[in-house]
Amino acid sequence: MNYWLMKSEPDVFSIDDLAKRRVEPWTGVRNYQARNFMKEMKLGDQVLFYHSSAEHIGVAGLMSVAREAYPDPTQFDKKSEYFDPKSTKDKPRWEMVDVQFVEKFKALVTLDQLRGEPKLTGLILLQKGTRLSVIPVSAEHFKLILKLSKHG
DNA sequence: GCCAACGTTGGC
DNA sequence: GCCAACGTTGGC
Repeated sequence: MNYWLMKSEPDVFSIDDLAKRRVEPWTGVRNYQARNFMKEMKLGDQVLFYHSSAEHIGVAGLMSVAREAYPDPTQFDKKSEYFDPKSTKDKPRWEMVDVQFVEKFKALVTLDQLRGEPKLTGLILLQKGTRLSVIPVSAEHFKLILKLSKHG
């Protein structure tokens, strides 16, 4: 079992949206490193849902991988903001996974909380200049963040 | 292959 | 809205 964290702007797609949808394809990742991490994801892997660029920033809940990586159809859709003219159906550039709702945390685990936790140094999310929207999380870090979600 | 210009992310 | 820190693009 591997652990991950994925970012989304809640104005675009939030943990509440996922709670309603139950399962959702994670479209629109257009960064090679982030794509490569998604290709490593296995069915059932646990994924922290992070709200970025919002009034309240932090980890909002938990989801799991419901389908392993396959081509992101929005890359072929000229009307989509994620359209990529250099991608072909023979050789798709971009892939995505489907994620499944697991839980919404009772309280957001805020970015300040994460930064204030000495044991979380090394978490890629907290490294300066890291803008990756899909990142791996160690089992220890994952457990600690879950604990924070329950006990503050 | 180099690198300047440009675009994007995301916290503040 | 600002801007630091990246990633990508394209001319050479």
